[in-house]
Amino acid sequence: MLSVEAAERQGLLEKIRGLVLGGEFPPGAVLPEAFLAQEFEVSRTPVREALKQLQNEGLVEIRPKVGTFVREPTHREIIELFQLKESLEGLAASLLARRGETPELSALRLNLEDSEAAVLTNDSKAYSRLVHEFHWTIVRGSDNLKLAEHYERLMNQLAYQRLVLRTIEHPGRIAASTREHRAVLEMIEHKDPFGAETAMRNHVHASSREALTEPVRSLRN
Amino acid sequence: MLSVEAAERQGLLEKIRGLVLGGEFPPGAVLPEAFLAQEFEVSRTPVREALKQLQNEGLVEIRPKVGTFVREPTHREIIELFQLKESLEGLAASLLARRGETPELSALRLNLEDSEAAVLTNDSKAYSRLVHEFHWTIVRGSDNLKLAEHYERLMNQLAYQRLVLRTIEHPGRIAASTREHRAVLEMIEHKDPFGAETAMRNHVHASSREALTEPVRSLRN
DNA sequence: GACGCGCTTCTTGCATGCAACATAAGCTGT
DNA sequence: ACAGCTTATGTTGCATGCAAGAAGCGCGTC
Repeated sequence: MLSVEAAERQGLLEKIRGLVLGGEFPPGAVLPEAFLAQEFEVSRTPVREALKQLQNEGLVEIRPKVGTFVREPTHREIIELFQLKESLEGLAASLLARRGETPELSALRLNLEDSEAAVLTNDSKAYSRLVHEFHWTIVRGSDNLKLAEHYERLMNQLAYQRLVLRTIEHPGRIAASTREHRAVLEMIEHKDPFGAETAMRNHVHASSREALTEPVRSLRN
Repeated sequence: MLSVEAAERQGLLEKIRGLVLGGEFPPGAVLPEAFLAQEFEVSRTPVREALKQLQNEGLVEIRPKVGTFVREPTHREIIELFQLKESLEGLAASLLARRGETPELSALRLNLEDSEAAVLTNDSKAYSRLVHEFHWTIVRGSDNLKLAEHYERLMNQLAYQRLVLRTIEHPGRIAASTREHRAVLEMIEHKDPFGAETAMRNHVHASSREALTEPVRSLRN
């Protein structure tokens, strides 16, 4: 086995996760080990290990002796995960507000300027990216690595990328969202942990409501 | 291979996790795959899968081509995890307060009575169990399975059982802790989500401070 | 005596083979 | 035609073999 492949194999879990989150396999579809092994030019063993991890993350379901299936979160699970998201991001905003001037703060200021520009030009593609960046900047700015880890896991479980696209389209939502972002940033700048947490939770709650207004595609789970 | 062993193998991950959390292997010690395989009468393959999961959970560290080591959370990580604990349990209390009369509520009332009895008789063994039960009852009572999952993962990362024993011994702490439990329960009974969340967070925060007053055993990480 | 180099040994990482099981198709008898 | 059973196939689950790398030990040299 060539060493270049060994380096690639390091990210096998991420690759397969990307396949699932990217929607390459529709929810409910099977993920045969043999196929993935051939696809990534490794044997079934490392593929199996990766799939077990994905099952642990809740992205796939392994039915013993039957096969591995892409799992879509149920409507209930989405609601539950949004509640968690609200809590974790609130904590992140609170922690960030307690810190002094950090690199993340200026990143947030820049982000808001770009976001408002994107609103004016109706560039929803850029806006989507900026929103994602805004939230992650706050999480990283909390300076709490374990929080970031749990947050990442949570977002993977939500298959968030599949969801946000819809909410962006809601008319008026992006303007409101930007206002909420500004409110959060102001509270952080004022070093008001409680205010920042509250503003963040309000924002996440509002955006969750938006994401949940349209029904989830398939609810067979 | 006998079928009875197949049934046992189902819980192989839990068994190995129990070994680590139970302190059978001191932090920093190696966990040779071959030994575990022989110990549980399986081959190295399923052991490897379990160890990878444990690494994902943060309980062990797999150094490639070297070995698997029991990982002890750093002091910083413990602080970070307690911040998360505070947030998640606050959310749980808030959600439980929003629900009506639930089986969990009466369980909590019973728990408090037993706890107060344990305080009077200085039965710290029983008290420790009751505290654990109190917190888990609230988390389960939140009726949010994803929250419970993340909470369990968090508690495993904290290796909580190793920690609590110390704080119990602090004079006066168990009385204060019981008072805080009562405050939380009252807020839940009054269906006051915000009050319940605040009371819970205060309680977790206080207990965290207690757990962190004594230095962590080995800080080699 | 101390330092550096090579080798031995122990560990993991992966590939592969085989067995077990679930599912579904086909077949037979009624 | 239909129900029940048998068989065929595809999948996973695990055991094992082999190779590659890392750490420690000993030996030789300075």
